[in-house]
Amino acid sequence: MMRPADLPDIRPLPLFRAMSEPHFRALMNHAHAQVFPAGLDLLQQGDPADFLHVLVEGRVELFATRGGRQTTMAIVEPVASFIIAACITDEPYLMSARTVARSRIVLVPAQELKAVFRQDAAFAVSVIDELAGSYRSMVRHAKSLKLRNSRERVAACLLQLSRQQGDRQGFLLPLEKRRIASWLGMTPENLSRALKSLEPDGVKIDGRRVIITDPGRLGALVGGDRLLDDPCGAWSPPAT
Amino acid sequence: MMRPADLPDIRPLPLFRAMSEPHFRALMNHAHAQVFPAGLDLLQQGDPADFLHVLVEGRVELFATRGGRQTTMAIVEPVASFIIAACITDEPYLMSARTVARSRIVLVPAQELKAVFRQDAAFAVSVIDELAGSYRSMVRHAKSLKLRNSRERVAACLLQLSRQQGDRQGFLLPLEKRRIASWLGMTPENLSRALKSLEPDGVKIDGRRVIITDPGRLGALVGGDRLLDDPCGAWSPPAT
DNA sequence: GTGTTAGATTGATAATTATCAAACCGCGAA
DNA sequence: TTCGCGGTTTGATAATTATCAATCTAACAC
Repeated sequence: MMRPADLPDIRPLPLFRAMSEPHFRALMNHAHAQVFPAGLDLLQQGDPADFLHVLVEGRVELFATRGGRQTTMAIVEPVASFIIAACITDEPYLMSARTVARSRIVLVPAQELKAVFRQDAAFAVSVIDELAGSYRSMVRHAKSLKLRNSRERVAACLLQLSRQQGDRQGFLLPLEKRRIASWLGMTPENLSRALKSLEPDGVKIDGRRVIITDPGRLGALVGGDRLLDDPCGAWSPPAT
Repeated sequence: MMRPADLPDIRPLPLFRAMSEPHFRALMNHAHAQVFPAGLDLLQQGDPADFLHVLVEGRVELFATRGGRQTTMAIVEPVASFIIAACITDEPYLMSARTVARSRIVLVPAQELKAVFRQDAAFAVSVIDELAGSYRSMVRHAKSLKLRNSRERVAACLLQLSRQQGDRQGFLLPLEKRRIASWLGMTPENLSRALKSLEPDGVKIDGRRVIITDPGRLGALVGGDRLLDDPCGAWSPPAT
């Protein structure tokens, strides 16, 4: 079920690298990898949490819905696990997931996961670290939503994408704007206008291409610090 | 430093009850309890995370600030721990904390905490459960902010407070309205108007007293499910 | 009792954000 | 190449939410 070729991709993950080899093998014995095309629904909020998902290749969007509305809660990039919190609490997923690009995903049965971290102390510590990091990401997301207006959120997002790509001044948006808008908690129209309104503050937009013309000025506007913006990534990480 | 009388209050906490007695003792050896008056700042976002806090008595508000603005991120009620995620990641607190009422708090050094869960597997599992629950609470909070308007958030909050007190139709708001407003991500003025606008939908407000006159109608408005509203409490739990 | 004060409410207004409809653009399929 | 289509942009407008200032109220000290 599980291609041995996938193992080397997964092993170095922070979540798995500290655990013992036998335990890793035991866990992966019950896992299976699968390739999904872009745009496929992987799981739905409310479903029982049966599998920890590990994204090896591709890109996945976690989103939440209510009534007709929908909002993206996180973008998962390889290699990372997602949906771990639901597996642990044995409660239904709080978010849905779909592929944004063709993706290879390893599915680890939640029961095995729980059994193994009870036996392997190093793995338990890794799970703790993973969850603590995820929690803090979600706190940052909520803080940003509550303390910044949409224009500031957009500016912060651009700055972070730039940093993520090694402080390059010019880069391509890695996602459709409508998804970025949803992640930032605004409509596409609002994002579009916000982007234009930021031009005097040091950004140049041309389709998907972004050029930060004045990082200092943009940074001042954002008033960002590491208590609001994750130094490691623009979109909140993994977990539930 | 630590009053022995406090131990029985803390021991039954989900976080501590599974750990071995010797480990519990070891942990508490390094802990100390303290009583703080209402309105006192306990810690500030950005501070190094030195202590896990356990609220034994009283009430604590976790909040975040940026520039001049400020928003309530969680209300902690006894007996519960808070600020655990920051202790684990060894990074600065993302939130500040202050007492809302006179509070007795046990401070557990982060270093001891980390040392002990590396040794005590049962404790590690408890920490995992705590973090997973906290993460999910924050996801719910963010979902509510992004998928509901302020009126719906208010309605959901009232319904949840009612449920929390055993589905009593009448109850007292356990907090000042301005704090509830901040938790819900709106201004006090907005909350005030939202509360009045909900009267036709089955709520009666008189100062701090709330009477849910038509739970069915209010519930329909909220469109709440357990994927949005925590069955266990109105305000997101603990952690960071 | 009176005065004081912090919080709550109300009204008027402004700022922000969403909605709706139309036009536009880039890109792959035919 | 042209067509079709999803995504984006733009404009007009509406809804939501914030801000500011002025009461109002309840709690409490004196």
